Amino acid sequence: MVTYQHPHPAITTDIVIFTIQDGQLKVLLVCRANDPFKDHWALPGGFVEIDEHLEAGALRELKEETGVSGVYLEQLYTFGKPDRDPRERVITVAYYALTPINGLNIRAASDARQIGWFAYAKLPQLAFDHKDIITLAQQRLAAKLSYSTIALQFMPGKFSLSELQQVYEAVQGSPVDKRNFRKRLLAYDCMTDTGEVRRHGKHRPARLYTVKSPGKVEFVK
Amino acid sequence: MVTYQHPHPAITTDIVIFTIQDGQLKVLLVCRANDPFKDHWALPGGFVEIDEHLEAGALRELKEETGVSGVYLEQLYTFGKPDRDPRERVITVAYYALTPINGLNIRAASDARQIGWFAYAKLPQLAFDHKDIITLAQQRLAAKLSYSTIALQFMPGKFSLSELQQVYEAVQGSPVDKRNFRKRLLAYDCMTDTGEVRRHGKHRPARLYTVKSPGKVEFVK
DNA sequence: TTTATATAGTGTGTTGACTACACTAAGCTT
DNA sequence: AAGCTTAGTGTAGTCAACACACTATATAAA
Repeated sequence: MVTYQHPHPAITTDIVIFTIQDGQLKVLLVCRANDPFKDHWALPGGFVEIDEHLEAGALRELKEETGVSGVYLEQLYTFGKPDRDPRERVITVAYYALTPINGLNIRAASDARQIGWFAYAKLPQLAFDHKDIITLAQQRLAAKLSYSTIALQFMPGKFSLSELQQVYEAVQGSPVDKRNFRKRLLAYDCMTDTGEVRRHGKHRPARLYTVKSPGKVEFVK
Repeated sequence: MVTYQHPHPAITTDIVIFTIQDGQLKVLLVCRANDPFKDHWALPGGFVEIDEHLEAGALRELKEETGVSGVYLEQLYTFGKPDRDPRERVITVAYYALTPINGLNIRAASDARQIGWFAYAKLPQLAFDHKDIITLAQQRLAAKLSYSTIALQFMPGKFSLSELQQVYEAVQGSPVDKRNFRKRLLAYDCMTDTGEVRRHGKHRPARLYTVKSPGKVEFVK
C-alpha cells in the first residue's frame, strides 16, 4: 500500500509487435483473462514498475506475455485520454516493435493465456483504445519505410530481395516495381551479397543477402 | 490523500515552446522557485490532473506559467528514466509548441516567477533532463521543416517571404538560397498573396502573404 | 529428354525536382 | 541625383524516380 498527497495516474506500456507472414503484415495479440474486456484481444503490455525504465518495462512485458525478445523497439506515442480505462486513470506509453519473419519465439500454446498473430487488415475487436494504437503504429511504420532502412528489421539472417520486397508490399499495401526497388535498395549499400543461393520451388534460385548493420536503422534518400 | 495497492509514478507534462526572434530560434524558460533545482531555469510544465487529458494539461500549464495560449502543440516524446527527478519517480510527457514571431503574450514581468526567452544556441544550465528534451524537440522541428509546412506556425497573420526564409535559416542553422526557397514554398500552394506590401527601411517593400489553412500542418514533397 | 512453369534477375529512356548561380527593381536617405 | 539596402526574378545542369518487358535457371510433369 502506498499513499500520496495527490492522486497519481497508473502508467502502462503497450507494445504493437509486427511481423510479416504469408506476405501479410501481422500483429501479435493476447487474449485478456480478466475484466475489463475479459476474453477480448489486446496488445501485450502492463504496468510499469516503480523503478523501471519505460523501455525496459515494455521489453519485460513483451517477454512475459509472449515470450518474444531481442526485437527492434521504438517509442510510438503516449495515450492519455482520461477515460480510456474504466477502472482508473491509466496513461499508456505505446511502443512498436518489429521481429523477423521467422524469428518468432512465441510462448508455447500450453500457456494459460491465449496469444496469436492477426493480420493487420483483419483485426478482431480490441480492448481499450488498442485499435487506435495499432493504426498509428502502422502509419508510422509505413512512413518510416520510405525514408529509412527500418524494413531490414523484419529480415532474418539471410534473405532474398524478393522477400524484402514482400515486406514493403505488405506494410504499404500496394505492389512495388521489382527493378526500381532493387536498384534503390542496393544503392543504399546496407546489405551484403553472401554469394549463397536458396532453392525452393521449380524456378531459378534466389541470391541471399545479409544486413550490414543489424539493429541499426539509417535514414535514406 | 490517496492510497494505492502498488506505487504509481507521478506524471508531468513539459512544453518546449519555440519562437523566432532576431533571426534566432528561441525557447521559453521559467525559473524554478522551489527545490529541487531551485533558481535553475526549466521548461514550463507540471503535474497532470487526474481527470485531465495530457494535451489539455500541457496547454493549462503553459497558460498558467507563461500566459501563452493559442499555440500549435504536438506531442514530442515521453521521458521515463527512473531517476530523472530526485524526489520521486516522475515520468514526463514532453510536448513542443510553436508561436508566431510577434504573437507573444507573455505574462507580465510583475509575476513572482521569472520567465524569459533564450536562444537555442545559448541555453543556460537547465533543471532535470530538460536539456535533452529541448535538443530532441529541435531535432524534430528541423526534420519536420523539410517535409511539412510546420514553419508556417511561426508566422503572424501577414508576413513576407524573407521573414519565412529567416525561420528556416534560424531552425536549420544554415543559410538558404533565396530563389530556390521561394520557388519551392510557392509551389506548395499554402500561402496567399494579399497584394499588400510592407515598407520598413530604405529599400523596396515586401509583398505580404497569409497562410491558407492556419493551424494545419501539411506534408509536402 | 523435352516441355511447361514459376520465380530470379537485369537496362534504358523519360521526366520532374533540386541545385547552383547574378542581376534588376524599388523605396529611402543623404 | 546618387547611393544604399532589401525585394524579387530565370535558366541550365545534374540526378533521382518512374515506367516498362524480356532473359535466366531451377523443378516438375509429360
